[in-house]
Amino acid sequence: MSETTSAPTMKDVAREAGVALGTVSKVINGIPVGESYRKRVEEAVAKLNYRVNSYAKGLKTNKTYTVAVMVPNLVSPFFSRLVNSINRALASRKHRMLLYATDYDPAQEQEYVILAEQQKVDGIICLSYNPELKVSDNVPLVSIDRYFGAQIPCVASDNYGGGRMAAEKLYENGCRKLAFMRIGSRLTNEPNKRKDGFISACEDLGVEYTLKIVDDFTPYSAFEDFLREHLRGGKLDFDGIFCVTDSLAYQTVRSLRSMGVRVPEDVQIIGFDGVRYFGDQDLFCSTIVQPVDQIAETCVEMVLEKDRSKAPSLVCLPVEFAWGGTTLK
Amino acid sequence: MSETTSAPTMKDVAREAGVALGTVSKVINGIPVGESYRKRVEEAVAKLNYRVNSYAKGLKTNKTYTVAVMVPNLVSPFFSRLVNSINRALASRKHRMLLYATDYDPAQEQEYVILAEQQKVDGIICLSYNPELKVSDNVPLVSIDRYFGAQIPCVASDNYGGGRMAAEKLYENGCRKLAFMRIGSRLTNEPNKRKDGFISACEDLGVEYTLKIVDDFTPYSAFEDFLREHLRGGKLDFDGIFCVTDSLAYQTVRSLRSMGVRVPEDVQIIGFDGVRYFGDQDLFCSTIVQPVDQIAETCVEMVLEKDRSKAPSLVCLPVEFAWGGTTLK
DNA sequence: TTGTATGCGTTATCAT
DNA sequence: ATGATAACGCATACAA
Repeated sequence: MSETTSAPTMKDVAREAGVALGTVSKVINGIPVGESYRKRVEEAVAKLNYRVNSYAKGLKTNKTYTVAVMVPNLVSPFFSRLVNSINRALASRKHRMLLYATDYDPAQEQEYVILAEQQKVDGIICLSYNPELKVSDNVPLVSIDRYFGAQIPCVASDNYGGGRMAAEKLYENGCRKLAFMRIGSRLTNEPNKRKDGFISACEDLGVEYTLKIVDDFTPYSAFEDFLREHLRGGKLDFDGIFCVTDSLAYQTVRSLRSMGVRVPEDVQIIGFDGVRYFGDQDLFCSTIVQPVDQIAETCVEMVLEKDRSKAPSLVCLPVEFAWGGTTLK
Repeated sequence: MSETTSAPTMKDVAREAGVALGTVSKVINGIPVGESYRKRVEEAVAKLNYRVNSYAKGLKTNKTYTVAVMVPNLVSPFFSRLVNSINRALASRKHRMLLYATDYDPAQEQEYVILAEQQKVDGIICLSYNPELKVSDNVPLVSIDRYFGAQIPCVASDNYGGGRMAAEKLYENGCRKLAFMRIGSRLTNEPNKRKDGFISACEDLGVEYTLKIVDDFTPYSAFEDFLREHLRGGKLDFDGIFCVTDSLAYQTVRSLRSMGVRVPEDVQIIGFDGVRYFGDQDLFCSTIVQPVDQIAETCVEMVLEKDRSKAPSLVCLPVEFAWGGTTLK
């Protein structure tokens, strides 16, 4: 009979099976051992419902099979879809995921990195808004959407290409007076390239364009004011708008319709992200779809890669256009 | 000068500060120590950028400050909002969150429980679809929405009350021929009480009602067929519909409008959950809002509570109605 | 092939 | 108040 109510250890298993400690360890780790021994150990394990203590194991092996993931929050559908995919990618590689929501707070981000380091995670995947994030260099870090410098690999969509694609699609659909609307961090990050690509395509096509760019946390009404300013006699100055995210595109469509402007007949709108109603139903709008699964796979692959010397400093993954009702096609 | 590139340990700090190991430990853990000693240790910690190894600490103390959270996925907005709130609740209590997405797969759920046990988590919070989930009883488990029996605390919204509330609200708004539509698990779980509450209120009010209930994974078209069957001469047999989730309500509104039925003029619709566009914008429909933050707080509070003897076996938290455009008010 | 002993980085119990 | 030392549960090099 056992003594206490606490979880059984290898020692308990060894005693139960009548073998030595080392033998149990070997069986657990799949190292060859005499058939009769293996059987006895396995029986004892089953009988005691023994579970390896990964804390003891991690302490010994310095491998925790745990990766920390940091995102601003989980309510934004793009972030939650991303985390969902990362979770899958980690699970398929037998790794656990430690999740931190930072709420866009640089101080919390820094604090969480410290927590992750204490936890001796095998790596960190983050979508950070802290340009000065400090990470000790003995833990591999992969960044999503923010380029921290050549020594820290960054994974992102092809934002520039996506911006171009949006402009080209609108042009193809007959639009000749375009606008780009963005709300976002003033910090340089990859998504900012959506604008650059958009502008570049507009100039190549020789098409007129207007930009409306405001900082994070600016209320949406700023865009509504902008639209209203460009509304003359029930007609908008633009016939095509590229919005930096689906969220903004959705709000824009709402505003315009409430102003009596028809979408997509009078003005066509393209968003960015490719998120869906309830995660798996319709698109919110015509959009440039980010390859979320591929981003997740790439991040996980890179963060678990032992040889960090061959890591690229930036990986841009291909996006595609998807029709969601706010463009003619 | 240090020797290797691996992370510094307490020993390194002790050597650097010229004090004994135990002294360093005390400083780290805030146990009183001579002022001059404390200062020297703190300097050494800063200089070496020392981080406690929580694996070693956990091994000693049997406390990991980690809670495992299991949900089917993160793309469904209700689940992701829930996980977001749980994450906050844990963070405010200085706990980490280990996240597992189970994809509704009972086998994966069981596997993850084993992983969590190995990880020696301080507790598990799960929203499980595995009625036979086995958890060793030395790790506290709190269940969301599924009642596993008196010994496992379950936290849920007041689903019954919410069902009543939906029927009453529709009645108040003038509806006299109601319908309830549900897609969901055949397994008994708390959300099934939405139907019971709905029926109970209908009978109290003496109002006619129809039920359309199908199993999980039934395609939505089953509901569309149902609606079409009840459409006679452009007029629906019902003037009020309660849908088991906002997701179903949203699809229903779409179907009805495409059939030429006006919402809310001809038929009023109420969903359940209270999720929002992009996590923080408008509601998708008029709905019974689940108190997600409160559910999260309650789960965390209960899972971290040391004295498990006083845990209630079921906690139902109050819901409220919110207008989202698919009812008259 | 199997058993024994040491140490991973901490905390906690001792003497000092 | 401070410094030495024994665990915690496991992996592993080494001895049998």
